[in-house]
Amino acid sequence: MRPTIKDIAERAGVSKTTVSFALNDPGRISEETYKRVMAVVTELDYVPNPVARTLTTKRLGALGLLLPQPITEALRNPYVVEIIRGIGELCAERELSLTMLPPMRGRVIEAARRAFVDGLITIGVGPDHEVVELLNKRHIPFVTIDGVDTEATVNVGVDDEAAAYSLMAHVLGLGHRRIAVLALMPETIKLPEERYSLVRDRRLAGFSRALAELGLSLGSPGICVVPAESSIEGGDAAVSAILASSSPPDLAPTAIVAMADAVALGAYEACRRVGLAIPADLSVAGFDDIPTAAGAMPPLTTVRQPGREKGAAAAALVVELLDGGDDLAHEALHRRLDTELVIRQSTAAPKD
Amino acid sequence: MRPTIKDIAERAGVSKTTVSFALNDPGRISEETYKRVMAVVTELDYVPNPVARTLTTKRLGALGLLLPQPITEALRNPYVVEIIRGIGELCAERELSLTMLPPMRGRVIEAARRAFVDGLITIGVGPDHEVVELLNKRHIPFVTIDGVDTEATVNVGVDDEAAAYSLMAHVLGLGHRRIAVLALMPETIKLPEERYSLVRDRRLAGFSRALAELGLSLGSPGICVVPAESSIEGGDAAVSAILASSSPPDLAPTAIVAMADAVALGAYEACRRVGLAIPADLSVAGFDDIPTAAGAMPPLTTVRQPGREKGAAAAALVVELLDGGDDLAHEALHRRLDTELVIRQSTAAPKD
DNA sequence: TTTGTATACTTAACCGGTTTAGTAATTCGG
DNA sequence: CCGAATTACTAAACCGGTTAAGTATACAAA
Repeated sequence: MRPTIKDIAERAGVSKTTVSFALNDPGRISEETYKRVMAVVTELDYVPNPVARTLTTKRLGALGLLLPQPITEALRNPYVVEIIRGIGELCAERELSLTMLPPMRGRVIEAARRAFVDGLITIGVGPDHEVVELLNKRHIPFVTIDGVDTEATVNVGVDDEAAAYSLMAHVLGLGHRRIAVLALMPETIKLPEERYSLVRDRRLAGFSRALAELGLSLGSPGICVVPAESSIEGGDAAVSAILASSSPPDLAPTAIVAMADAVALGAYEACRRVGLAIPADLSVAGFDDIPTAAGAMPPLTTVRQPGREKGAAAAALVVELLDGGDDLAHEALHRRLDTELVIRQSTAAPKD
Repeated sequence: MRPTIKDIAERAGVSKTTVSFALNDPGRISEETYKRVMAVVTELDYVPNPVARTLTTKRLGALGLLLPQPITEALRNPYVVEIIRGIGELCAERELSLTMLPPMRGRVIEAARRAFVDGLITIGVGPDHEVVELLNKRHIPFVTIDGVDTEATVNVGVDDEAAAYSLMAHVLGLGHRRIAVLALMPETIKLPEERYSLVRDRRLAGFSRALAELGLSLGSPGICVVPAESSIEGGDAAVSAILASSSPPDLAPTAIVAMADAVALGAYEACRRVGLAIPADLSVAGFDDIPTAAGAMPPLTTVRQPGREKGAAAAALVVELLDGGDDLAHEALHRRLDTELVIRQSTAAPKD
């Protein structure tokens, strides 16, 4: 059996307290005793049990990331990876580990319940969500990414509505009138009250506003909204379906506007397979500006949002909350980062 | 203050034990008592402290991934992301969370010491590594990925030597004789004994064997080995430096053989910047076959190794060890997955 | 009526550390 | 030489749960 502090104490002929001091605060005991204790520690290969320590110190040295999907699926979206990398920056700075918490028993809240973390970051959880309630009960500080800016929660996000507006305005400005919008999927739909996809709604609102300026709407003929999983595969599948079902073909969309670059790059795959040229035959626009967007062929038109910074900002806020920043001002607790429309070569005026 | 089980017990007029039963094994108490206890639980917003529970149950419900670099850097390599996704498959299946453990205080072992996990997966740690010793002391089952197949450790990997040989043989077969090898960097180099990069050595051995068949070696004129960070940026920087320092230019390499696809794609960037065409002016080969390798322009020649499967296999082994599989056969504990040379369009015969 | 056996609950020990409060011995100031 | 302060250490409480062992009551069987 693995040795405990008690074993060390007995063998060294001292109390548990003395062993604890030797390990954590050697200045409090004599040089001689210290050496004796440490000799036994080495002899028995003693390593303190971090869980037991936590019970009293109440610090785990870990941040958590609550995911709305299984890890495998979530990481399929490079944008999520960017967010994690941002959180990673703070982990390095503060010597923390990062725990990814996928839904358990199909529920996000179940993961939150079991989380061994000092603080949490959530993606896309609304302020009225049951998870918020639970975390407050557990007294675990948390920050939402892409949530909602209310008094109730600390949030980091962007102006999704405005960003979406600018993207759609660009596409409409090129002359497109038959457009397929590839929308984010509500990731976890086990229970109706788990309402993710605030982001989805806000971006749809932005698209609508741009369309409205031309007297159009998301329901107009030629305009359609199709859900797609946030991955290359998801985009590929959705666009393949759209192209296959467009009959007659001259009523097919002339532009694809995706809510994630990964989905847009999936559209590239679908086009390649059926021999459509981008942007000559079909314009494609994305959202996020993931690292591979600029290097794609053709380079992808998209809205840049700073994924790493989002993650880093959220983690920084969690750490601030942990450091006792209960009295932080509202504006210090709500960060809205900038977005930028990046026009590259995947969008052009329609042929006809 | 957050309520504890004691508070619930007092308020409900029962013992702590009864509360514990109500929460974990309701069948053991009467319907009536159960309701009374749960009413108080709801009233006081009680959520059990998972850390305290762990002290006796000894199950955290978490796997750990020991990273040789900070999270931010590690995730820059899509291949690492694939491995994580593989681990994620098992996490979903077994309802586990996944903790990423970057080095702490510059040392991997320090992260291993503090890890709150049931089992660990390490990347690239050798069997003689101090981390191995520590984990044995802590009685934490662990599996290495890309480590070494010895009795001492449970490992999942591929035949790196053979894979590297086939890749180099392909490049040499096309006629290339001036080749730059972009090698993995020893990730953590705080201490000399933290010897990562077993993979690097084995792949170099494979390259050497292929070269030796033509009477060449890694030290021959025209052949050079340059370290590059495992990321697009790292590959870009390394290749830019190589191209800039090749004077006269007609002694520049005609082929780049990278040990990671991310690095090879970085070479694409460098070539694009200086106007070199791939493969006309320069052949580029990678290693891993990350998801974007096939979609790159031109599609990347590489050696496929199954990243997701590696992660999934490692996680499956950890879980088996956790389930008490101490008596598993050696072959059951060492998995060697297949690789495959994938020839695409980024390699061709040299011009001259 | 006695014995045996569920049932429903409690007491107390335990997990493995940290920390508070306290004791004994030594040093120091006046 | 006495009281105060310091040093070195320990006993016991504590963190917040789980669980083995034990008790009291009700009910069934002998």
